[in-house]
Amino acid sequence: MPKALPVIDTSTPVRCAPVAAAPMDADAALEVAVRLKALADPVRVRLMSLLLAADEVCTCDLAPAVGLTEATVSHHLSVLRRAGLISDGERRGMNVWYRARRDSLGALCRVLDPDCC
Amino acid sequence: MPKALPVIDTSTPVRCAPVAAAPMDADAALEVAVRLKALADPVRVRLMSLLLAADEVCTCDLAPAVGLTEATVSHHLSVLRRAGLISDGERRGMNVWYRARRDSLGALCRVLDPDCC
DNA sequence: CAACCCTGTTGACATACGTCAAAGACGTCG
DNA sequence: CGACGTCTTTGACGTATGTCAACAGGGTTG
Repeated sequence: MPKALPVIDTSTPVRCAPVAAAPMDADAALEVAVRLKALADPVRVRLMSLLLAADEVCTCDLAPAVGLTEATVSHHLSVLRRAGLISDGERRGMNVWYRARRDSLGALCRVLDPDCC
Repeated sequence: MPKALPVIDTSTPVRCAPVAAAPMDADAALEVAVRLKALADPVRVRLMSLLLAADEVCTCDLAPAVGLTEATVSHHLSVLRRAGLISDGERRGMNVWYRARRDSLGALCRVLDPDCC
């Protein structure tokens, strides 16, 4: 059975030795994998891209941009949020605004990168 | 229904504009997502780590290292191979040897990194 | 050749995942 | 207040995924 990836704390960017440095223990691998899994979907990659490029976007703009229901987009956003890759939605007026957490994505890249570091 | 991620060519490292540069189109996002999905599992992260750290490893050493059946490890290796993240197994003697493709992983990181570039 | 290791593949099973429709929760505007 | 607009949650669905047991190939070694 597909391991039910345990819920772990992702409020802070991943912080562990680079993957290429030494064989990773199970805990560190889990830290990396849960964040990767949050990104491992074409829709969520596009959402991240939209958020990174525009700094702040609301759901009503994201849904048409990826051609999906707002309900589905909301679901994807919650996955990204639980992984710490985007901020909590901030309600202003009638819309909810999201922004990417560059530091979290950057930290993930640094752990993965076999060259840098 | 979970989109049946189409089979795409992953024989060469991902080559597209960084995620943070501009809103990504669906094709580019797919290129990134299929590679991420291949990595988005704790076991596969550990396998990559083992391969990166040791340069060349055979299945018989990987299985006990992650505490799983060799059949399961073989399955995970085929996922990584199809994503272009590790080389085809090379048979020498009784063992099959694998090695990580640093260039593929590096290219993926460069596309994801919001800082670098 | 025969018995034996190291692998990869197939089948089966339980679970997780992506999607939408429908309904609920807030906030706005008449 | 009441009708509407924007999001999120819930429920349901089909599909994909991770795991192992069992079998099939190919080298090795007797």
